[in-house]
Amino acid sequence: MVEVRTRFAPSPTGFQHVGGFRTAFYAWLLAKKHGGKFLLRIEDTDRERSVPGAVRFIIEELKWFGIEIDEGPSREELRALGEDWDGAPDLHGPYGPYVQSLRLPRYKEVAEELVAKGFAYRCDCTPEMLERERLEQMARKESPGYSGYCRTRNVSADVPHVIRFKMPHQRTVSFVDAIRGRVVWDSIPLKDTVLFKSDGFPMYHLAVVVDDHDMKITHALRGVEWLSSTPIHLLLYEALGWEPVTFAHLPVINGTDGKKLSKRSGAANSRELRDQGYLADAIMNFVSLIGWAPGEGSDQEVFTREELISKFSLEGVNQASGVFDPAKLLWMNGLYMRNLKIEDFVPLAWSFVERAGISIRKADFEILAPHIQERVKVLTEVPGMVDFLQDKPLERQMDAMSQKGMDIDKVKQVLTRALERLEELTDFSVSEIDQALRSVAVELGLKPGPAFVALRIAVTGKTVTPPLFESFAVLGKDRVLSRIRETLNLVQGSN
RNA sequence: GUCCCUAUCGUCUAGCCUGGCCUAGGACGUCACCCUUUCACGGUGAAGACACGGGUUCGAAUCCCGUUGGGGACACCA
Repeated sequence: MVEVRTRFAPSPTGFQHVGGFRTAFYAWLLAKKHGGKFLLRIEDTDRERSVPGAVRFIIEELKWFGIEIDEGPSREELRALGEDWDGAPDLHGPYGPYVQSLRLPRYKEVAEELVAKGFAYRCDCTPEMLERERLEQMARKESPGYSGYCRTRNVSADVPHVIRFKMPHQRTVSFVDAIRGRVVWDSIPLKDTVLFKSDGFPMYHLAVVVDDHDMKITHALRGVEWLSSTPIHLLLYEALGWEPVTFAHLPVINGTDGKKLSKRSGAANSRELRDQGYLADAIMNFVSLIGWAPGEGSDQEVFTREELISKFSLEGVNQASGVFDPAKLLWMNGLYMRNLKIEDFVPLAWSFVERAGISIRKADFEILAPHIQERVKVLTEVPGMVDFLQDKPLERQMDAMSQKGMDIDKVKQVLTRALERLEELTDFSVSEIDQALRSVAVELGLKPGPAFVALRIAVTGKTVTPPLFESFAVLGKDRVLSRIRETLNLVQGSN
């Protein structure tokens, strides 16, 4: 059995969105399932489009998702890229470098080999000539592409030139995609595409084939947008006499609008999701489900990491594109949030409280934490649940004070009676508060619900809060009483 | 223009390969009710889909052909 080796090979041209990371998840899942290796390779063959920080972003996000990279760029390679930071990993592997811009000689070597064997040729056509040719073809409604002008011109290696692949004019090419089955191109006219640029960098087509072969990749997972250029890769493998990898072309993930994922679609990238209070495991679980399902009649959709690894398969990957539905992610995040151990939830939630600039005592927060945990779906909702603990003047939702059969008089009665009862308490505990407040409702012939609304607003300012008695207990007798008095004055004044 | 991929509830999907168990199952969302100190959780229920047209067959969501819709590729981008 050959070891399964997969790779995530992003080009550092910007910040990956969750769709990009799904490709990484699947590749990682596949490798882990078979006890193989997952590698990270940086495809930076387009110098113009490389953006600083993109590599760091990718590595840090993979780490956040808990995806360990078995082979990848070393610290030194990262430094050569201008990507070095505290805590940068120092990855290694037997087939490095894992950064394409550091592998230039190898691509050159292969390109020259192709020329020597007659599979490729040098071309010194200028961009202007190419552009004119393309325009003419478009005008004649022909499919655009290089005519092959330099095929027989024996362009010298001394002048600036590119190296083009001499594609067969008529060929039937086919392969078996791990997700889509057999795909056939029947006698299509293929154009002589550039393999090696005049700036000394390879084109993607050359680089992937060479690297996947050199790094002994067994399965290449990539987006469907690559499906159309697979014949080029297949032909390259053939010319080089190499065994092609198994290709798996993944369906795309669209936004709710059906268009490509973007900031607008509410999906954005994992970093933003993290800032919005989403959990890595929830995102990973959710995103994995766009385009994959366990099949075999299984309804399961909440998976531990281990289950994901054992149940994942390329056969279970869908062929049709999917939509990223933020509403379902929100639900799933809430689920993961509630499943968190309280000791894991507290520090996470507390960091969001601090970030929101809410200054309260951590001990108070911890008391309420279990109640908060079960009612928030994202971490960003946490601050709003505890900000009433601050010693700041409350902005009360007075208009919501009297609802469901309550009127201003009832409100006053509730507040007055509650004040009396609460004052009597020597032990300001949850159970005591509970008793006291319930008796108030009973005495006034009110249902607890509407009656407590008034108290809730009086003391916390809002209609939605953690449970009342717990909140009161944490706040302490003094603050609760004074807030009720304050409200009473307000109500009195409005009369 | 040429080629390739694709098509089940609003969304993610099961079922399709190996036709009958499908009056098409689950989940999110929506709505209603229940639980309930608000909210959330939880529970119960409802509405909601095989793109269309032909064929093959006793029988098709499932197989075949076509149409339409959606996506992608055809660069010295990836």
